Amino acid sequence: MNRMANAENTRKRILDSAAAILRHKGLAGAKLSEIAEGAGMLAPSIYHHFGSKDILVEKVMMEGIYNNSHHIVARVERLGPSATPLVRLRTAIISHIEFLLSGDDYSSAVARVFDDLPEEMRRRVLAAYSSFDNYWRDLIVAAQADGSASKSLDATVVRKFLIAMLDSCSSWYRPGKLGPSEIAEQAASLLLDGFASIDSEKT
Amino acid sequence: MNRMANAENTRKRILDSAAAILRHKGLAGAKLSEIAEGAGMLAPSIYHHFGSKDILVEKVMMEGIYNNSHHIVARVERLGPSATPLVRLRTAIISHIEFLLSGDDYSSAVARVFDDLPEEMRRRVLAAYSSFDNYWRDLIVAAQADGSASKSLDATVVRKFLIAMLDSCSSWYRPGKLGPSEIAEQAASLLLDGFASIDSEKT
DNA sequence: GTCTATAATCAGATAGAC
DNA sequence: GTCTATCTGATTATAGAC
Repeated sequence: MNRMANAENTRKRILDSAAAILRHKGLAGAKLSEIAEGAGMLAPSIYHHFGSKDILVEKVMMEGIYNNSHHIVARVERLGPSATPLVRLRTAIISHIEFLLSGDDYSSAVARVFDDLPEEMRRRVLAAYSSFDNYWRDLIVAAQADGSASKSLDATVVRKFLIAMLDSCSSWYRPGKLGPSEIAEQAASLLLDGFASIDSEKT
Repeated sequence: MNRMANAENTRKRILDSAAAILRHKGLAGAKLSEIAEGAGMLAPSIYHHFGSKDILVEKVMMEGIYNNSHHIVARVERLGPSATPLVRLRTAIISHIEFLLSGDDYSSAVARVFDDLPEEMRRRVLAAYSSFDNYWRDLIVAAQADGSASKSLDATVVRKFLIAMLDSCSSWYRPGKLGPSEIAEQAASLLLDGFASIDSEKT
């Protein structure tokens, strides 16, 4: 069991390193040698743990999707059955951004390199993503059915725009005056209430 | 002048081919040999017109930014001085999407490969983009100052989210039930009015 | 201006010692 | 399980004929 634990540890170090480098440098920019360096070894040693760079990258993608979707679904479902569709959607938006900005390299790596994946891998990753995608779609459709969201907007278009917007923040966010929670709140407010909504009166 | 016109024509063919391939395959996926093929020649011939792949890519980026920004600024300024800040912002949103979905390979290429550009080139491209970025910022700030948009949203955050959302559509849009104009309208409605806005009554 | 070599480089992958 | 050494293949880029 000690041996197995160590083997798993090494695999994890390689995956972590790959996720971090994929996130920051993209697919072509992520050299095996650099991934290995981040894991404290040399490039050929990676092949003892993963059959190829593609296999390693695909594992990172799958973990990123799994972690992200489970985090969000758990947060939304914890609201319980009394939560309105709009509250559920708002919670999902906020969770998604907070998760991305919490520094999870895996989900940021997905957002960064997905478009560059080789055709076949992209299909598989997309398939793994689809249940998560459906979850978003259900949140959106439920809010429309409920009467709390605009039915004149196409649910698919809303989902595409919404996810693109949320995913983008890992590429431009830098810690500063606004923290992850504030960004998340602003995203929810922008998407749900719109930029043209007038603030409630002050003074 | 005939010679010059032909030389310019060839340059243009190479640039067009590069833009189309960069858009669809990303930076690493855009092989010089394929770009050349699209321009009706072989790879080494490109070097008669451009010093390197990087120089060619940078030209595509610069043209993409130039075309896109001039198109949008022209459409907005054509509204005249009587247009409210909110109308100007809405017009910019709609123009941006319509321009992207009109099939302009250059601006789509920018959205696709910007993050993967080598450090120095990205700085230069970003600098060229900055005046356009400022234009968006001004539109956003003007709507807030005018009282027609929420002051509780951070102008920078709104700009980042807004541009990410708009740029995304060239990667997922496929001609179908909804055309470019409808997508553009939905984007403007989603960003300005929000998803949670209730439709005006019908029946 | 475009071509046919071909060089130069670099990254992913393999072989085999330890 | 990790290393050194090496192979392979792909791609940018150059040299020089036409």
